[in-house]
This record gives sequence, C-alpha cells and structure tokens, in this order.
Amino acid sequence: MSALSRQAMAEHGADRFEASGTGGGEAPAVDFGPLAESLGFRLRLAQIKAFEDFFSAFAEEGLQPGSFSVLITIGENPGIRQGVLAGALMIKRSHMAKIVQGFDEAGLVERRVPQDDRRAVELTLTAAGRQRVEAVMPKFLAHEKASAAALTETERQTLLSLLHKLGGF
Amino acid sequence: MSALSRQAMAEHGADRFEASGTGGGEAPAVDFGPLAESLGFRLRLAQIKAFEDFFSAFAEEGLQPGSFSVLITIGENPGIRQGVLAGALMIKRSHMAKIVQGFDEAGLVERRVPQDDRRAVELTLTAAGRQRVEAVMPKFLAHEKASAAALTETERQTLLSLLHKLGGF
DNA sequence: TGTGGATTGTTTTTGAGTGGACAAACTCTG
DNA sequence: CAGAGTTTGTCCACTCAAAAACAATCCACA
Repeated sequence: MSALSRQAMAEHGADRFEASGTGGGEAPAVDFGPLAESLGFRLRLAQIKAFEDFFSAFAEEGLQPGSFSVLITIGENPGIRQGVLAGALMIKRSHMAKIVQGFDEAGLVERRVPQDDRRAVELTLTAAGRQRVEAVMPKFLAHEKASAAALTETERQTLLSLLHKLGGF
Repeated sequence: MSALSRQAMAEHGADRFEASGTGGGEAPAVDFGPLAESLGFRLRLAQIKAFEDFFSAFAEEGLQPGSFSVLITIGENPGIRQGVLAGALMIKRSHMAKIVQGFDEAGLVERRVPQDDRRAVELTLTAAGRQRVEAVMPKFLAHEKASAAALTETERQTLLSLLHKLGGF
C-alpha cells in the first residue's frame, strides 16, 4: 500500500498505522491507535529521527541542530536582536542567552548594545563565524538532500508547504 | 501567495520563506536563508508549536505529550514489552524505565514479568489507567481537531502520509 | 519630572531526556 | 554442561531546555 493511497481509506476511519521495526527483522508491530492519526505524534516521531540523523552526521563537528540554526540565522540577518532571533527560532530567551554566550566566548558572534536601547543586544557574525558557517554549509546541504531521499522533490516541497501552513506563519 | 503555489518558484531557488510574528503586530521579518528549505528545521518548528499547544491545553491535567503517548500505546497493546514500546515511540530505554516507574507508582500501569523470559517486563493498563485514558481522550481528540484547523482534511491526510513516508516506517 | 508598568536579556532552579556502566537472564556453540 | 556473547531493564551522572525570579532599561502618562 502506498503512503498516499491511504487517504481514501482513512475517510472511513478503519485503518491503523503500525510501527514495524526499521531494519532488523522480527520487530513486533505496535498499534498506535488514535495516535496514528495525530499530527503532533507523527511530528514528534519524524523530528526525533531527523535529529538523530543530524547528530550522527555532525557529531564530529560538535554541532547541534539548534545552535547551528542560530548561527545561520544571525548570518542571514546581521544585527538581529537577540529576542527577535529567539522568537523566530522558537527558542526561549533564557536558552538563547546561553547559546549566544557560548558563541561569543568561541569568538563566532559579536554582541553589540545599540545606543537607542541599552537593554537590547544586536548580533553579528565575526569573520570566524562566517568562516565556520561557510565551512559546514556544503555538508549541511548534502545532509539535507540525503535525509529527504525517501521523498520525491515534489513530495518534499509539498511537505515543506504543509508544515509551513500548519505553523500558521 | 498560497503555500502550495510556492512549489514552482522554489525550483528556481529564488524564494525565501520568512518568519513574521504570529499575532502581535510589528514583529520584524527574519530571513531563514537555506534553513527555510530544510525539512529538519521546519519539522522542529512545527513540533515545538504543536507541543506548546498541547501543553496549554493539557496543563491542568498534568499531562505531557510523551507520557500520554506511552499510556495510550500500552492501552492499545496490552502486554507489550517495555523495550518494544520504547522502540516504537522512539524513547530511550533508560527514559522509558523512569516513565513506567512513575505510572506504576501512580497505579496506572501494571508490570508483569513473564515466565518464559524473566528479564522482560510486560505492561498493561490497570483499571485506573484505562479510566484515565478514557477520561482524557475526548479532550485529546478535540485538541487534535483544533490543532489541524489550518489545514483541510485532505491536506492533513497528505501531511500524515508524507511524515510517515519520511520516517521510513 | 517621576512613577508604575512593560520590555529585554541574564541568572537560577527544576525537570526532561541521554549515555554509559551494570546485573540478571537468555542463547548459541563447542 | 560451560563459557562467551547478547538482550533486557535499571541506575547514576550528565546535558539540554524551560520556568521563574531578577536587574536594567525604556515608555506612557499624569
């Protein structure tokens, strides 16, 4: 049964997705019941898997998905406020403070307090920071491509669009 | 521009998704750069949002998405092995031990050691556990429906199928 | 002017989740 | 049967991330 053909069946509320083991042979099937139809549940499973893949690919670089996205986004938005960055990436401000502190100490990010609002912090990549991003980017793009290998390009774009729409932003 | 119409544009690599603030008015737009096209990144965003929604809906019940899914899955698969459960829900065995311990102490789950393999633990809901699940289920289903309100039913099913396919199980 | 409230980032504390070492039980092979 | 290797769950130490309390600054309005 193809994944997309399930659509018609589901209208009758009669199907149940199951978890069969990934590779190893005789993993018992698990019935997810109503969870199988839950977007939140499926999102969680997909995201955990995506994170694991990212980790195993970038472990040696000492990179984590979260902080890597911070670095890239600062590069794309020089002078961005720390709170705005946190909001966009859905990272709590308290956590963002830690992350930025780490990057600052590592010399990858510069924090600048603007004169018109001395509470705020504006973030920019240092030369080392830009260099770091450029160094890792090719591997990142390759990883992206590989992680979407199970989908056609059209499916991938559809998935992106639907996630985008679901988030409402 | 509709979310789905972006598909054609993206082929030319010229578009950039942006993060506009959800509600409050003048939130500055943030350029995600290559991240906007990243499945892992979009998954993370969508999942964080889904979790937050779940939390704000179920805070008073003292329920968390992860442990709730454990409870439901035990209910759907009486006698399931603890390790099998952990594998299906992508929860590490060490963590599952903690979760199950909590449910056991709360009297919601019964742990039984089968005779044919005295290392293993088989899990079943107690009467109180079943009652708990039944009590929360209507609210959960309503929450699911509300959280998918931004999508049509067809889009929702497509999204489920694509997530399913992406995970490869 | 100056005072109360809101915003911005930091610090502290708490909990979720992981990794690794471990003990007990099982299996396979000689 | 005996031993090595594997599987299953548990415990402990640790990291990641969130919640809450906090300090500094800004803003609105009398």
